[in-house]
Amino acid sequence: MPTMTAAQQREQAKLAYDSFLAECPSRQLLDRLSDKWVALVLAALADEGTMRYSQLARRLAGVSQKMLTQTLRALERDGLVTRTVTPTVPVTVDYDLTPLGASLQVVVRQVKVWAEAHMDDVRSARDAYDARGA
Amino acid sequence: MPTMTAAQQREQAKLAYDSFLAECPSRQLLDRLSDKWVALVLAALADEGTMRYSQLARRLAGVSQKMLTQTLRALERDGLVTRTVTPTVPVTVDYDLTPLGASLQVVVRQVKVWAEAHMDDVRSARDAYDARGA
DNA sequence: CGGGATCCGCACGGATACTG
DNA sequence: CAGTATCCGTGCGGATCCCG
Repeated sequence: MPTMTAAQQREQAKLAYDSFLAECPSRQLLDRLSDKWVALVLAALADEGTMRYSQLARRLAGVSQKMLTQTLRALERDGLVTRTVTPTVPVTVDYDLTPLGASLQVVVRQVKVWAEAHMDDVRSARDAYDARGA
Repeated sequence: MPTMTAAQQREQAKLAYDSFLAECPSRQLLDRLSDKWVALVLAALADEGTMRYSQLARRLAGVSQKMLTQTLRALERDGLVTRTVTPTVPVTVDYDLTPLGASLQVVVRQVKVWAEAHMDDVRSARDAYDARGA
């Protein structure tokens, strides 16, 4: 199976020079937060509480169902959200933050707070930089 | 310069369907932090203080010079780091955190702290999830 | 309604070569 | 030493179709 072989080779190569990076647990968490939608899902659930799949899709307008599902699966796997299936006539699925997810959301929210507080500074720095470059 | 045109086109396109998202300043900041290397550069500069290009390249071992340069340019543009060129025999370039960059780093570090504190929980949740799936 | 499976474009990022 | 320019593979993410 050449497909697996190629994938395995990549992982092997990664492990070779990433050994010291892999040791750091924060690295994996940062990668997880890099998933663009993770922070938004966390924020949405923190604001609204329990939400259904379609509610999340609407709240994060712009996300594809593939990405939303993928994000929710990852969060569920990491124990940050719960997924509750209720076998009603059309299936109902509720998502909610776990205590662990809630605690992470508090930290992530601090980043949001920083952004809202300093975005003007960043914006003016950006303008100044662009002015010099032109 | 077609390079700039391409970049501008992307921003234009984004603004078209992201209008309501673009309103939120935290969105742009989150995207910036998604750049995988941003947090690492911030952390490195916070730990070591002033660093030269080659020092950063070694500290973040695994990053390509393309990504490192790109990341540093973005951080400089946003006023988070300073770039100082000293015209010695071989050119010397020093990078350092601005007060703004330092304040952001404090927040980002909290995420790192959370990760180190809860990574065990995440890991066990992950194992449990995988065990169910198998 | 809440997804899984599949196809596919293209932009993201690595490798290489060259410059001041 | 500290980049810039170029080429190129691939994996991320959107679109579409289908299922329970």
